[in-house]
Amino acid sequence: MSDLLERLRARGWRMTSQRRVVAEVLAGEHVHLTADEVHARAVARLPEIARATVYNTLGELVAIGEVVELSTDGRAKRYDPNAHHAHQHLVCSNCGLIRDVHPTGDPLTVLPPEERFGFTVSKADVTYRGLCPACA
Amino acid sequence: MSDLLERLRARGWRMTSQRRVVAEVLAGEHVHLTADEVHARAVARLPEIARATVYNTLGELVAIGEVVELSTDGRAKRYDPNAHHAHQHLVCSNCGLIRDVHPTGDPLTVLPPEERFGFTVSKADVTYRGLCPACA
DNA sequence: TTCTTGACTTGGACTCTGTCCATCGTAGGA
DNA sequence: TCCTACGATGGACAGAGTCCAAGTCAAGAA
Repeated sequence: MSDLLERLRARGWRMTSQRRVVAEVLAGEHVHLTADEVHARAVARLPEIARATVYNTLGELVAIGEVVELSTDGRAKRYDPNAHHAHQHLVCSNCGLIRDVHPTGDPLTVLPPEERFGFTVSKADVTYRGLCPACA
Repeated sequence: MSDLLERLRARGWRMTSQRRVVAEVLAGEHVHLTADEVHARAVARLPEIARATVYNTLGELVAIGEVVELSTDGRAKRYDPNAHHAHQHLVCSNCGLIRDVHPTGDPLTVLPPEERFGFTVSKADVTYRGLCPACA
């Protein structure tokens, strides 16, 4: 976690208390929080932090590749701090629980050239869906 | 397209002019429209149709499996009438263009049992991302 | 054909998520 | 310590979608 703070400092980020708190919230637990959840946890540590600041910081973290943005349900985007290990997501269709998973092989290889329609394909996001043990 | 209307009638749907128009808009072109785009096209045929009715009808079509809902960008959901042939989506990261694609093999098989965490996994949604020929 | 009724539609208010912007505050270099 | 440009603030705004009370009408019954 201070890892992340180090990397941000190395990138020339001005280290404000707000940015520190957002980075700490994300680094603290490997779950997939919405922006509002990040804000709620941040407020617990720094009551005056504004919603817009959380959105700005999350957007910047995504832009530099420290955090991955995912929208598994078309509602609020979620932020995944586990950006340095390629993985996909397994989502419970009932309760929304999300787990990081690691399929075998590279999902890009199964898309043959004639199915790429001239696109330069750079990545594949896979969302596995089903029921978690508690909902099944 | 009258195919779809037949199937809806067979399911006991009350065939109102609104539902007919929404079904026709979707069946008419194999693109991926947002709810608002469906509404705009529906209004062209039936000026009084309400936005809520379009949302209701789309939701019902999704629920019975006649239409697939996709959210490729975390913004408006899109509706894909091509629900009877399994496929995935290829999205341009720049302009948002979406194409239906058919990868080889079944994406579910690459998720080993020990990576399923007790979930009953029923499907995999794959979004390939890259640049389309026009944006590359 | 007309009647009846409950399913469907309407439209406006509301919620949720996210963005914008003018103003204020402060981190960090000189 | 002082400066100043970068970042934070908070309130207004926008886009997407949901909700609900009241009105309408498709389709079966008579």
